[in-house]
Amino acid sequence: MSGIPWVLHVDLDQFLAAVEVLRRPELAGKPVIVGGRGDPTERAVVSTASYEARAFGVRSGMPLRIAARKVPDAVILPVDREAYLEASDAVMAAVRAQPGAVVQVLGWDEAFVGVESEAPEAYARALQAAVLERTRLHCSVGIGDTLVRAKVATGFGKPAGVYRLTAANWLEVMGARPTKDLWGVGAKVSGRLAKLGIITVAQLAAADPEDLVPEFGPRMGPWYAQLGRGDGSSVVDSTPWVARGHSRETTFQRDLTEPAQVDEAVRELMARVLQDVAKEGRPVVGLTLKVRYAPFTTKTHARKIPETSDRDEILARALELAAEIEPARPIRLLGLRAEMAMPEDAREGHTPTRSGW
DNA sequence: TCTGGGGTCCTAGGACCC
DNA sequence: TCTGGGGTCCTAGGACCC
Repeated sequence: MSGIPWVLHVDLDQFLAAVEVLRRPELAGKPVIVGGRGDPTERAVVSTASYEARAFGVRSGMPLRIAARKVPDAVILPVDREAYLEASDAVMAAVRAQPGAVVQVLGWDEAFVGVESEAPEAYARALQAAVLERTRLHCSVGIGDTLVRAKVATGFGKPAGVYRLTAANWLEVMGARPTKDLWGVGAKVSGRLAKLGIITVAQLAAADPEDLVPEFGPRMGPWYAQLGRGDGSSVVDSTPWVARGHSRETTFQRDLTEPAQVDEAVRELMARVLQDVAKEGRPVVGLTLKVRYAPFTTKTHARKIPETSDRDEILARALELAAEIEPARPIRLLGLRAEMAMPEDAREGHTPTRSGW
């Protein structure tokens, strides 16, 4: 392969809903919502809605109950992780099979692809065709000269399209848009930027990085300024991902009020977390217990622990944390996270998600 | 019957050490 | 009796992404 280095960002269209439609073709063209256990009377949220459902205002993260109210005749399906993982593996295999492709998987339904090409649009179209042929799934592709520009470009390509965003057209396309449209700027940060008089991407791009330090700190301040310009890394890293930790959490359909219920829930969560940890084969070095009290205040209890793989030892530490829970307050959610020791060769030189941007 | 579940990384502030 | 200044580690809390 020869040519100019490009970053492509591949993103499956309405992934979960599309996988469901594939195995139930009669759902094609209908408003399909995937979330929770598929029961809109339960506490759960929308994972993915088909375009037909989105037309009614349904969005990811919306309570399932609200979504069902917006689209009374929607088909609501439970999340089936195994099925999506299988589909994802097939998609990524098709992507990796593209000539000269360096692939960095970001999630079930998206990946960066580094490639040298004289004709990136043609390459992107060929990639889409290969994914479609192999999986019957449609994807959109963003083309960029940095990771950030490629990622943002994908949004303009949806559905099933290709879009290119480089230093040459970044400000023209993104300049007038609100900062929240950037990857990594959410409601909170865009609000804090607005307090500094920065509303648009163009204004953020023009900001002096040092001026953002007092508000956002020495790393994030300059980082946001760079984000506004679309600048940053263009290195796609195919190094296999090394998980920092594993966590499990559950939202209780009815709030817990008895200490014995909490104790039982912690044991159950810990068992599930330790299954994942055991697969990694690395010892645990820290624990975090997250407690959401009804209705919505969250408290976390974190503890560094002496490195160990002993299940009883880890469980005992988790129960110590659980003892810090305030009694007499109804509990809606419990989460347990185990942080694992990093393998020696991954401690340095590995590109983590954020600094890799 | 408003608010999932799995991740990552950053920052502030206190404790502690020299 | 008064109390610097730099550095590191740890905990708690936030923010964001898919």
